[in-house]
Amino acid sequence: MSQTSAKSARTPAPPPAHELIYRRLRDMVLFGDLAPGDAVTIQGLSQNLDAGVTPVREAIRRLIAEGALEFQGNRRVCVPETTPEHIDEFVAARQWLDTQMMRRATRKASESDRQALAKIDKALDTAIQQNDIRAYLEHNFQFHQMIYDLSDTPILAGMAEGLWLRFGPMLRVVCSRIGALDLPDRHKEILQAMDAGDEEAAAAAIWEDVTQGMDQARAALSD
Amino acid sequence: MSQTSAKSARTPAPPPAHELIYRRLRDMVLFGDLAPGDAVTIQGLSQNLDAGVTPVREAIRRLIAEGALEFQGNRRVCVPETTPEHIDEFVAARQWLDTQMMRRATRKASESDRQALAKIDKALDTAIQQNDIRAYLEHNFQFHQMIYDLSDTPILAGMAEGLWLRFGPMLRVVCSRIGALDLPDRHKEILQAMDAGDEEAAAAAIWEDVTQGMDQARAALSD
DNA sequence: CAGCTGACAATTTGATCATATTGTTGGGTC
DNA sequence: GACCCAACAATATGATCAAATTGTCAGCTG
Repeated sequence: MSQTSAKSARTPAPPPAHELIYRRLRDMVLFGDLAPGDAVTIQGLSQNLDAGVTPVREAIRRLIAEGALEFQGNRRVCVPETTPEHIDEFVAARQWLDTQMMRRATRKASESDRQALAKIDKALDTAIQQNDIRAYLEHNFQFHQMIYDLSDTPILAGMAEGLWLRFGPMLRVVCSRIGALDLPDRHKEILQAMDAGDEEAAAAAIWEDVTQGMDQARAALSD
Repeated sequence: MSQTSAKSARTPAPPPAHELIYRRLRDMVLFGDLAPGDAVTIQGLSQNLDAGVTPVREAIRRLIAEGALEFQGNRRVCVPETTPEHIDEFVAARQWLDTQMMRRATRKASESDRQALAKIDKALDTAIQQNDIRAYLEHNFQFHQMIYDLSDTPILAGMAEGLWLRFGPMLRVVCSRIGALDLPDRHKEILQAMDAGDEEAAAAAIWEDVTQGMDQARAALSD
């Protein structure tokens, strides 16, 4: 009764519009709805997403700051193209970041954490069986992101997520062109190592996972 | 004569206002004009910097995205406080990033590159002698940033610069409270190793430099 | 037929304004 | 004297608009 606004009684924090737009655009980049080289305009997206110009502008700015989009000098914004040199940097950075966080996650994960992770992996397998690339990419990202969260190292996690944002479009290209979904599943090894509390085995497994994925990207890039 | 605009004949790319504001705010964060915990408001900065509201808003958004500022839930934005756990992440990340890039920079630097680097280091020494903290911080940043540039790994460089942005305010606190400027100068070792083309020596030197600086921060943090 | 020039269209940019939400302060009551 | 409530002030948000800039295309000239 003391609630002043009659709109909705319990809305603790209505997410701002620019935040929502940002997340939608972010997902579009992450899961390959936007291909490398695609041009994006504020007005175009504004109409396409049925949103105001202001939130779209801010979301684009933020994505540019994070490297998910590229400011093409003259006033053109597009999804960046990935070069082989970039891939080398991705590989090196993710090999380090992911193994680092994997060790900590193995140390810190509780029983229910591991179950939740296994559940994501299950959904991932389902997506593979159904050949649903979009779902595969989403669950794969969730899997790794959960490891980042479990490691409880927000700064490293932020760096890693920035990397995902940068090679998201590339991943879609990889998956579209190659079958790429029928490889030895490192995720199972990761789960086993975590259950056993074996940090080094988990780190080795995720190292393989990262390297494997990146090799695919490299192969797809060189046609 | 064919120039349509009479304003200025040869302005290839007039930098947008939000870019300028961003850089000013960035420097303020990077060089300690804003202390950890300081609150920032759009209107306040708008008046303080004598700029429109729109560019300031976008610049703040960008800095939040990069982790240089923090969105405090209720609509308050402030300079993030650094915790000991954060420092641990900084140390680990920079030890890896800086050594990685240092090796490549050593391999790629030309004679004139090394001279330019030495020149920055000279200016840094001057700042130390004059006890000019601001100049010290600026030149120190320039020194490391040039190494990043020389390494020609833009993605890793971006990650490292993001880290600098996050612990910039902390650095100022460190320098203010401790003398901190009279330590064995690793920069000289770095320059020597680069001249000798010794990647590993350069990497070891910068590892020490990073570790040393971070130890200072840790010490300052625990009072 | 090719190259250049001029005008038009599309887009970004930055300011201004209406609105909503939140923190705060002053007054009243128990 | 302490606590609660209401009004106010400050701030962020998002839409709208004017201005400037740039890419593009048609038409003209050599």
